Amino acid sequence: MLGQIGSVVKFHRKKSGLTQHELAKLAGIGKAAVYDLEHQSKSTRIDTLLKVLRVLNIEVKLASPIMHVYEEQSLETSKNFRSEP
Amino acid sequence: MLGQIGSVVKFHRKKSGLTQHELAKLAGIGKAAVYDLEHQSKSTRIDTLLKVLRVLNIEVKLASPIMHVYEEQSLETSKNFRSEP
DNA sequence: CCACATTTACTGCTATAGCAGTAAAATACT
DNA sequence: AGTATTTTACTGCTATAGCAGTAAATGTGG
Repeated sequence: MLGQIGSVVKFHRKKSGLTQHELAKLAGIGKAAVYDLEHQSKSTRIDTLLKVLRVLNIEVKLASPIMHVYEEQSLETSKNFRSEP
Repeated sequence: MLGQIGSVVKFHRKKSGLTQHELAKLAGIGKAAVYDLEHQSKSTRIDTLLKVLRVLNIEVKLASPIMHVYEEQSLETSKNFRSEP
C-alpha cells in the first residue's frame, strides 16, 4: 500500500470522468496536490488524502487482530461519531 | 475516520506496551510525530502514518464499488508488488 | 497538418509536518 | 511523602506538502 495509492486514485478519478483540476475542486484542495498524490512525488497528508478518497467514494478501513476490542470500548465513551477529517 | 486514527494508534501502542518514544524508534520516526498523530495536533503524512501502522500490525484497506476492476487490471501489468512506502 | 482547447506536468513561494531538545506529568521506589 | 525515573507534552527550527501560476503535452475540429 501507498506505492499503490497514487494509481488507485488515478484509476478511480478516470472512471469518474474527472480531471485532476475537477477532483481537486470537489475535494477542496489544490490541483497540484492531486498531481503529487497520483505521482507520489510528495508524501501527501492524511487529511488531503481523505478529502480525495471521499470524493471518489473510496473507503479506508483499519484492521488488526485486536481492533474489535478497541471498537467495543470506544463505543462506551462515544456512541455515534462523525467521519470528518 | 482520521478523527479516530489518533486514538486507534494510542490504543494499539498501549496494548503493545510501547512508549511513544519506543514506537517512534521502531517506526523510524521522531517521537513528536507519534505525539502529534495521537493528538492530531498536526495532519500527519501518509508515509509517517504507514510506518507507525506497520509496527503496530494495523493493516490499511481501501474499498470501493469498483476496486476489483482496478485490482484485476493492475495484476496484468505488475504481477506481485512491494508494500513499502 | 495547424490552430485551439483541454488536460497534465512542473516551478517557486508559503504554510505546516517532522524533528531534537526541554519542561511537565505520571509512575516507581524506598 | 520525597525523589528518582520514566513517560508524555510542548517549543522553536528545518524540511517538505500544498498552492497558484505557467509550460508542456494531449486531444479535437477545420
